[in-house]
Amino acid sequence: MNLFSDIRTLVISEIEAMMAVGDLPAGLELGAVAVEPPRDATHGDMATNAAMVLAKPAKLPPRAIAEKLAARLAADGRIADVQVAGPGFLNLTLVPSVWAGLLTSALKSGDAFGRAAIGAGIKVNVEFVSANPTGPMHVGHVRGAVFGDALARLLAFAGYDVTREYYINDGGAQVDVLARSAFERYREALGQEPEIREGLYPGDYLIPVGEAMKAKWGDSLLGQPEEVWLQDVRLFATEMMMQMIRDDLALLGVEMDVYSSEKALYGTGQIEAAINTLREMGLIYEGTLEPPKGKLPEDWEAREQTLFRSTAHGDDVDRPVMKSDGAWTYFAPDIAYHYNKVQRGFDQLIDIFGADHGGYVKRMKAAVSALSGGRVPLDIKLVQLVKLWKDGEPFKMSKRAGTFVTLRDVVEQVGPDVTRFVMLTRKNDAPLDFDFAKVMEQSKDNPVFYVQYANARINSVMRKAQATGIDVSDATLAGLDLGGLSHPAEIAMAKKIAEWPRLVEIAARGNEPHRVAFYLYDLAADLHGLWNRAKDEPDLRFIQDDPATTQSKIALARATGVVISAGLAILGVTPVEEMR
RNA sequence: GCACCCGUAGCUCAGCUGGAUAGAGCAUCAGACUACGAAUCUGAGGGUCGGGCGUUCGAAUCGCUCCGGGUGCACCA
Repeated sequence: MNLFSDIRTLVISEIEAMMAVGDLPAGLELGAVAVEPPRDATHGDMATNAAMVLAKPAKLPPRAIAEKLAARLAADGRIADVQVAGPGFLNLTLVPSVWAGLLTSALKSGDAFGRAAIGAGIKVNVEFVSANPTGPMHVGHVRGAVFGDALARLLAFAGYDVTREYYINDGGAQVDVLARSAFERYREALGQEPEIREGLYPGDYLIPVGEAMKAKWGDSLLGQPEEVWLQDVRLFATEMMMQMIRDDLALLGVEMDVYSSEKALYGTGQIEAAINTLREMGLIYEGTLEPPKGKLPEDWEAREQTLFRSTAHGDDVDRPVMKSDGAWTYFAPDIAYHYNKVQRGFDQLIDIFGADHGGYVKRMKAAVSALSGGRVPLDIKLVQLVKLWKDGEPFKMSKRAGTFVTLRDVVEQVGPDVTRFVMLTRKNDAPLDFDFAKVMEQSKDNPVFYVQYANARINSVMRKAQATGIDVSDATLAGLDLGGLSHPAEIAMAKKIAEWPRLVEIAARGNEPHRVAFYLYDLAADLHGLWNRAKDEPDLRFIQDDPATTQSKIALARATGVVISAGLAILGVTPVEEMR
């Protein structure tokens, strides 16, 4: 139940009626008509800009439209008052029973309250994390993982058919490096001195890989040339790394639906097919790129390459898909992979990249635009860096100094719930400070705690009521007449709850899960405010002498709790019933 | 040099397909516990929304331009 869209439907139908009787010219475009919460509560419960956006196309003064529309709207049973204000706003005040009905609806729906249909079953693929399978996930990956997972949950809640996908970069030179590094650990496991040369991965996490290789191959690979073992070891080590990454993701509560392999694209003709498709469109040619203007790389030399005409789809320069030695560039399998996603029938693609990959956005969009004939939109969300802090000091990470903070370090120290919530307290494209001390703090400075505390208070008061024999089950609360909740502070709480379904739609439309976190903070603030206000105004206390009154007050609290649970579920955070 | 992201209160940040007098937390100051959980709440002060021009009924939001910060820029992923 989305009150705002309900009222918008009413506004639209009245406008259509006005068109039918000639008060407005027929055929007006109504897409821009909005029904929103007013910034200032004294303006009423909802406002619509209908008269203003229609004034120009209708060639009528906005106030004239507003007056006629107001009279029609006022006839609706849900609307108590309509005022024409400012340049032509219509301020609507709803009858109190609307709020009571909204709370009942929330209680009946439970965790499904706010579930939206805007997704309409659209198949959307969310690709995220996609860390190279060469080591454990570090803190830099955490934000992308949390963001992607929360976005996937949000879209599912909004009615999309969501697939979470991880693209394994197991086709490039970095997995050869991994294999060579693992081989040194294998030699180490067999009692030899490992040679971790410059350019190899020195991390301890490869020691178990070496042990496992020993268990699998004994000493049969020892002393053999690389050509003999490289392929097998690469596969073996990559699989162990992916298992480690899956375990890390599981720690965070992230589960992928599909793992796609870059390597699997090679040798199957998929890359060739994708490039040929582009070639048939006239988008592949042999050519020489201009050197970048300004700074000229020292080893620059003009060379002819196979290029993708990405400029035909909005990129700034064309991009090479084949190196001068005839091998594919990294971009070619990426094109094939995205083509694969298009062919699997997704209606929308979303990629989540680290901010340092911002340079690939245009070419990737160009490729998808070309290969889908413009049918499949690709939205790429860039996730900014996380700055670590400890004791008020920037926490510098260095692989060499061994102060390399892994995902596991973070999650084991602060827990998955806190990690996830904190990672979503910023827009994806804003840098984030992550202070180990602060995120553990139990105070209002810490939004995780603040929201959880509100939920704990709700549970506390429900336990208390229950202990005195009052039935506060959802079924009972949902069957009550909540008309008695008439105090302005209670109505205000209900209004905040009424915004939830609308917020879900806005957040889903923009692929912006952080909005959920901010909303929950505001919702918790209203609950805390109501709670403390009850100290001065005992009528506002949730537990009253009269059991029936208590029940309706508890219904308000429970409805708030329902939204907190639903919101936290989108963030992937477990609500707590008690603080300790 | 070019592209992308960012610039909002002293600090950290929200701000809805363009809406009315731009919000929150921290910090500062003044208040609220014989109390459903004070780990909380109420109030006050604090703003050229980086600058300028434009689009229009209306701009923090859209366009252009400049300033400042970050990231990336053939043959690596």
